Amino acid sequence: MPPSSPTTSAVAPASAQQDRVDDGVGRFQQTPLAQEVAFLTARARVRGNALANELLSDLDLKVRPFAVLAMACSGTNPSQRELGDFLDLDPSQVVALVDRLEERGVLQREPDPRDRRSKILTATEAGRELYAQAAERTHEAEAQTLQGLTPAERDQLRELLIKIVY
Amino acid sequence: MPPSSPTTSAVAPASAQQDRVDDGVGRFQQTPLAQEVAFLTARARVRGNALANELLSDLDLKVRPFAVLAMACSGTNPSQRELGDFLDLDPSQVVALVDRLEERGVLQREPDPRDRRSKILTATEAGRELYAQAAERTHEAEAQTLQGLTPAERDQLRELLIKIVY
DNA sequence: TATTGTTATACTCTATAACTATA
DNA sequence: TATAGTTATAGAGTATAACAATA
Repeated sequence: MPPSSPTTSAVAPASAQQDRVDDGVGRFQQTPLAQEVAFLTARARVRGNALANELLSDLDLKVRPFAVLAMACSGTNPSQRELGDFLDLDPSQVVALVDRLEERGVLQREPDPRDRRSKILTATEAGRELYAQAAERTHEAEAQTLQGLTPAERDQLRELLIKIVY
Repeated sequence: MPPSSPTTSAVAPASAQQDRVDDGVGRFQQTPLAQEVAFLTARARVRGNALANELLSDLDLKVRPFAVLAMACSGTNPSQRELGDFLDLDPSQVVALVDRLEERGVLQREPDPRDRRSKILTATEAGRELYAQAAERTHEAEAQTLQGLTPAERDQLRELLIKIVY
């Protein structure tokens, strides 16, 4: 099956095609390291991150600010601390990320009436529009990353990852 | 099934137990972001990396130098460039990592007789001993990371990751 | 002319500690 | 006394460009 016709695709720059992954170092694939799940997830994450950043670049977004925006758009009204816990981000990193997104007008800090120390993150209308566009890109990135798997295998992978990660 | 008794365990410091992962932000698990494979692999990688680094710390190793050492011990005689390609490392990062490991006496740079520009990495006897100890730790880390999965599921996960990563 | 390894450099990401305002 | 957010700062990790030796 030729990997040339993306299915769920909305946007697909030519440069982002990763038809088959092979660095010419295939002789290393049988080493013990190359069989470790930790190594494989690290590699998947590097590849996936790079592709997603590339597809998000025309929106002036990267994966991390996208994740913050996504949480602000989720309807769960996270505080900055909750968001940091969930995304494995330092409180100071959260501040920097939220600063930039707030300046850009895509999200807001709102005081939590029940605890005035904490600030609730919510998206603006512009933020929801940006998120909609960005989510298209990340879904495209995921489709490309998982193109070697059947739909059933994709669900399997997702379920297995959810089990080890939560 | 209680997740309290590690099975394949060799070494298990009390501080490294991660019996159940829950940040108290479980209400975010139903958001779209939390279902993305890219997000899940990123999270798995952060968690796995932290645990592996912790278990390797008494050997004065971290995940990245461990990976370099593992390749030097693999019998595949990689050049620095090949190693960088395979491990997603910049040539300059490879230099820094190899420098430290060579000073430590666990690996060597040897000139490639067929191309005197490139340098082949091989482990010393001390390097192989260090690797043996370190591999115990990383296997323990993997066992803890995957403790929520059955053996069959672990193999499934590995096979799925291999498909998307190579 | 291109490539391997090296060096120097800058940039980004991440981690730490101290401060403020609230609790 | 403890916690949420902020600030400043430093450290680690990553990326870039230029160079020497070799192909």
